[in-house]
Amino acid sequence: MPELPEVEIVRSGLQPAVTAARVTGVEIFDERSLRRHVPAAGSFTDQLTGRRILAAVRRGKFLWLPLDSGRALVIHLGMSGQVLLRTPGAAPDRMLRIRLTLEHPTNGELWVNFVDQRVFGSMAVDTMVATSDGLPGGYFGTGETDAAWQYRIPSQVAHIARDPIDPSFSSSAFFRALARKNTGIKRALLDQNLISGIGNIYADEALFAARIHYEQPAASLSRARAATLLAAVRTILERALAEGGTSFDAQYVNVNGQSGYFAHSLEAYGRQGTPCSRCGTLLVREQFMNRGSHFCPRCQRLR
DNA sequence: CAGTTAACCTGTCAGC
DNA sequence: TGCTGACAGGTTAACT
Repeated sequence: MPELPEVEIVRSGLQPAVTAARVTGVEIFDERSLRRHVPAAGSFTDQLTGRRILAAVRRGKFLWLPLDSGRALVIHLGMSGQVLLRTPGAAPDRMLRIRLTLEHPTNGELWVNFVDQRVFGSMAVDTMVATSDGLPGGYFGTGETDAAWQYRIPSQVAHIARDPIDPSFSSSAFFRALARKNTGIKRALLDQNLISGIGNIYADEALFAARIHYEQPAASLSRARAATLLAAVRTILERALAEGGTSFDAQYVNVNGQSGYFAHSLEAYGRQGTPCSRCGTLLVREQFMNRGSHFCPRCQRLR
């Protein structure tokens, strides 16, 4: 469930279930799902077993669970990852790659199933480093203490930019970065080092809402047009979040296996051949960066 | 150095 | 009913 709204749905579902729980078991069914684990400091199983989980944090599409060891369990869903909470003894999920058994002080035992069809996602235990700006590393919901983990970030996530719904996101820094980019605006929106959390669906939706062609040079956008685009990005991400994310099929679900409803609200993505909701022109799909770009050839002109 | 492409994977679906 | 090819929501290493 890969873009920001879908990952946040997973984070918010995980938070009450895993916070304060202890890891009592680790089962690895497919080693490829540990691709991002850094084995130098110990095996994945050894790093997790017996550790207590302190919170559930997210930046962009990256999720991590800070541990009482000072490290964190980093989760990335890739293109097809799911995190499903199950009652111990439940029938195994299809394409189950990793299972954690947790013991929660009040809720008892729980299975956390990491399911991933394409195996582009991963789980990893990583060291934490201080955030470069001294601000919180990511979004962790309510229940703020002033714990050390808040101001730290897994080392493999440190290069990821803040996302546009992070209160510490700097709009002016983003506009300045765009002005320096010698590439098309969609490529820039998808660059997680510039702004994080946006993927192919929400990039197309935001560009449609802001009436900008995906190949418009990033540096050519006026400050006003860039501000319009950023506002569109935020509006769309927040609406998608409120509707439980985008699901076309059972692939993209929350921790309880339920789908979101935002697919009904998509104006551009996957709508090639259907009329633009503003002008009636038929929407177009073009190949770009090995994926589809969906847009209105009339509303979104290159200029 | 920055920008762009190829590779990593499995499953589903349309067309023959 | 198979078989084949296109396609799928991401990231990063290795190109140019």
